[in-house]
Amino acid sequence: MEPVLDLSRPCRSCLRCDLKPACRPVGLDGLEACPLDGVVRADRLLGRTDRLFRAGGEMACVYLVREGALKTVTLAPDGEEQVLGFHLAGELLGLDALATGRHRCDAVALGSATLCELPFPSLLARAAQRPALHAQLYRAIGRSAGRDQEHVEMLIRRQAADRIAMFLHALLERTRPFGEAPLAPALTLPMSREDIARYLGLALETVSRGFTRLQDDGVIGVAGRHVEIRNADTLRRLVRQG
Amino acid sequence: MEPVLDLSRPCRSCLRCDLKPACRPVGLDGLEACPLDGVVRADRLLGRTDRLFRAGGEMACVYLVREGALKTVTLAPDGEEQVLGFHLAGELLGLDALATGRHRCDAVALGSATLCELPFPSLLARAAQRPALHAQLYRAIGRSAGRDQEHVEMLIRRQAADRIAMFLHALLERTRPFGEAPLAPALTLPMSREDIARYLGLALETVSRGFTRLQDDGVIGVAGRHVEIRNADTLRRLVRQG
DNA sequence: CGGCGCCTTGACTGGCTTCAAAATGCGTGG
DNA sequence: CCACGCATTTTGAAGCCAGTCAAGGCGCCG
Repeated sequence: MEPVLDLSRPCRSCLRCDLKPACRPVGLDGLEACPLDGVVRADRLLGRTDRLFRAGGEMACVYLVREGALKTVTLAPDGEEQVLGFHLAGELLGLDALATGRHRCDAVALGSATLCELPFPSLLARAAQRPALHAQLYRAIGRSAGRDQEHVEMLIRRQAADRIAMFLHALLERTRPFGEAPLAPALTLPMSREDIARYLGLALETVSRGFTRLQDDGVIGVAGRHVEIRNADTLRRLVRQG
Repeated sequence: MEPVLDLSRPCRSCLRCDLKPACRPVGLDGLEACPLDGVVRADRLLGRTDRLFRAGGEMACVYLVREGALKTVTLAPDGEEQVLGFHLAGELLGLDALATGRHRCDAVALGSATLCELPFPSLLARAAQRPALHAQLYRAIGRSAGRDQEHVEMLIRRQAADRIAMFLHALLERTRPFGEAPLAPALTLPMSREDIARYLGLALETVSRGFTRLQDDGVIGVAGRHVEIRNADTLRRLVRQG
């Protein structure tokens, strides 16, 4: 990771970025036409457990993950941490405050992470000049909501094994390099078993057992946080059949 | 319920409507200033089990519930219906298609229902002229996302009793008449036990038992779909303590 | 090399699902 | 208006899945 990021050039995650057509016109020669010039204010650098924003805090910016990953969490009334979502490279972050202007959850870096930072008022002002940007923004919000819906669909499934298979499948889809194979062959999980458990509404031991079970069945290979896909078809079938 | 709705006058649910400031300027003398004049196209009348839109269908409109209630559902791969959300009077509906332009779920009326229908292209065109409308729209989307987040928070709670208490509490908050008592004293559930179960990821028998238990503990009174709040403080405590 | 998270594995318990049947409510047609 | 039939809801009993408690292994960093 570079100590200082060069904002004048698109990075790898820009290829899949939620705001791609609105931001870096990848593939075009110049950057003069970038609708977000002057709006993407500065990069933000986070370390593991650093908080990007906190529940109750005023929403200043919308963020785009460039490198690394974050989780959004709420503190349940009983003190337990609930994981609402994971945010990977290219994904939007910070829209939870859209209704009230104040964040509903904390955003925590799962490791070193860099982000694009878009001051929301500037973004809206720019969108007022360029209607296409509004359309982009709505689409990005829609994708974010779609991920939330997938989360709900996992949680409603009553069998732990189903939830775990769906989680892995969704994560693999999201990390899949743009335009490549139907399913990434391997990935390194940015989050702990406990984070996964609190995301899926399970005990962390259950998640661990679920991974082991998938390995015993020859679907995946697990070594700590490194997961290798051994049988993508079976994984897909597990997700479909429930 | 009137056979034909008078769109020139605000109805009861307009008081809590997700788009209120943008639509009927309730309290003002005239309606000339309504930013949505000409956009709210016509009212839609639905009967029980009628579908407002279906998964895969092209998104034409955004809807606002005037009377009645709807549920949004997906068909799980195993054929089971999953309930993603309930939409009460004044709430927005149809934003699930924001990302792709195609709906991700079905919307089903839980009983007779009437809706305001806002063709999305017209809405965006009008918003381009009136920036404040965009702001309204973002807020409405944010509220919708906030309800989804509450849903996730219920589902992550592992005890069935917690989920049921939270569900009741949230529903009471949402049906509470504008500016009135902290919690509605009673309500008639628009959805069946099975719908609630598929919304909470539980078996319908578990939901029924949960209601009975709350009644035995003196928290609520249950008679079929009619629920009366006997001890609002206890209900709130259940929600907070988990 | 030692300590400390993190992950895995095992045994046991409890809560939820499942299966089953009875009761209640509701709309329809006689 | 009442009787019937169907859908919905309640209640009961039994079995299983997942949570809890506990211990051991692994890898990482100091």
